[in-house]
Amino acid sequence: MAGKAAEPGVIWARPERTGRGPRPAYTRADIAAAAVRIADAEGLDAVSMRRVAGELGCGTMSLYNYVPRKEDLYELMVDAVSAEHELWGPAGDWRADMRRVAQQTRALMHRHPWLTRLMSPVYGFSPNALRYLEHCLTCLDPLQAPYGMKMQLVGMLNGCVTSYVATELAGAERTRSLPWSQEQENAVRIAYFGSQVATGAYPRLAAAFTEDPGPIDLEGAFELMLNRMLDAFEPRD
Amino acid sequence: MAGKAAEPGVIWARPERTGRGPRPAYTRADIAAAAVRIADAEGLDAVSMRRVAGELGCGTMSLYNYVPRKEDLYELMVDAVSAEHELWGPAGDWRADMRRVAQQTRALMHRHPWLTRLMSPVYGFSPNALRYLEHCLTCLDPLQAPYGMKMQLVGMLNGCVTSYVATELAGAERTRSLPWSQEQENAVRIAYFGSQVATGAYPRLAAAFTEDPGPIDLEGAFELMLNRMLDAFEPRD
DNA sequence: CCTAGTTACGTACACCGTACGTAGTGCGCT
DNA sequence: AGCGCACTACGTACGGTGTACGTAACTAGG
Repeated sequence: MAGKAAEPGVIWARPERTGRGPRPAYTRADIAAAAVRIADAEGLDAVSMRRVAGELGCGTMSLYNYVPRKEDLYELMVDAVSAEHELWGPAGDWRADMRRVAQQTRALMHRHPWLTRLMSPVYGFSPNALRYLEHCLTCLDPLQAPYGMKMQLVGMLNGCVTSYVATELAGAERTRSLPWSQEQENAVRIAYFGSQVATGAYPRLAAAFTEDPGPIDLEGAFELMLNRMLDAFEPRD
Repeated sequence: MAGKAAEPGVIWARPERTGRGPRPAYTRADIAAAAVRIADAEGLDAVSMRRVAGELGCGTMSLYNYVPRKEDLYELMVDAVSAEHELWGPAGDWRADMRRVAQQTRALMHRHPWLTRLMSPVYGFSPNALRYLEHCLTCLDPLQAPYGMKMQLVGMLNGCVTSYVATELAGAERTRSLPWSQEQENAVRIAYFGSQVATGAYPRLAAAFTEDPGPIDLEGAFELMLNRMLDAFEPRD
């Protein structure tokens, strides 16, 4: 008799170890690390229960003792990499601090390209997510504003960074499971785009396409977007 | 002999009908509509090749004559609902026009809650996406700025709207495939959140949680965020 | 007319998440 | 001390997925 009926529950609310029974062979950290290792090396789609169990060296179904649903495995992964966030003692310049936070988030997502796909608002309650949130609010202490607005700032910042990095990575993570290269895919897409623009139906798009882009500077563009966004929260008189 | 080797290709670049052979029984629009119908009614996870084929009334593998990979089916779906974007003749107030664009995007995503999950930068080249982009650029004609910046504005706007709506919908789409209700799930998560905050480790989070939120006005909050964002692109002197 | 390229679709394969049953293990309670 | 229960471990099995491939019917171009 084992069949525990499926029930709603956050994985963080279950204790990792209860008194009874043999001691678990793996910790949650072990499992998360294994899953992250696979996702980093072979892409998110390579992360399956069987694969993770294999990486750990245990039977597939044993994993379910630790992780009730695959969804929870994802949650573990997001929390695990969230621990990479550096939490410093803010110096008093909230704009500079938030810029640094955003830069780190971006770097994190570059290190773990699958993160943008898993970034869901529902995962916002994991231990490391809470720590991260508290840190952001600490950075925002000098900003004279209600917490509601600060939360909005953090949410908007995260949203924008996520979507920005998702655009940056675009096919990179996507084409990992495909049999052809990202360059090939891009070439085909751009060719189609060019053919459409050439019809003359999209004059402004055409102009945008042929406009001299100036020196391409991804870092600079990101910094610029950040500044714009933070400007929006500067208290007005 | 049928096995066409997998090759990179945008679905929009393939002609819908070539001269030879029997005339196809369905149009791309038919297929997209069927998939959208299923996703709207039963959630994105219910959209499988078999299910769509069933909805159309044809064999599963026949679908692959129209749609080389499932990924392309997704692309069809996004393009199909993108057609719902109303494209009006801009009156000359770019801020007002962009606000309207954003409002419509939000409404669209509420009508099709699966959209936030499929919103990928790679789908930005579909016919209706191009039309939409051109429309945005037209709205931005009065804004004195290089196209590069305008593209950035549109991208940032879309990113923010997407992440905002994703937060709004949070569990709604997610819990469709789960055996318990969203309320149950939320209750459990909030309970855990409360227990963590009660430890005292997150003083600012605690304060934010207990702060009087004032009258809750989702529409207003969205409008506010929009204005903040547009402010950021107002030309400075 | 012929034939090459297309549509249609059944079968089959590898893989997925996971329900369930069974066996072994060690803590907590009586 | 020892019973019993909660836990770990894991094999098997089921219903689902995307899709490769083979075959038969069909139709427009040469």
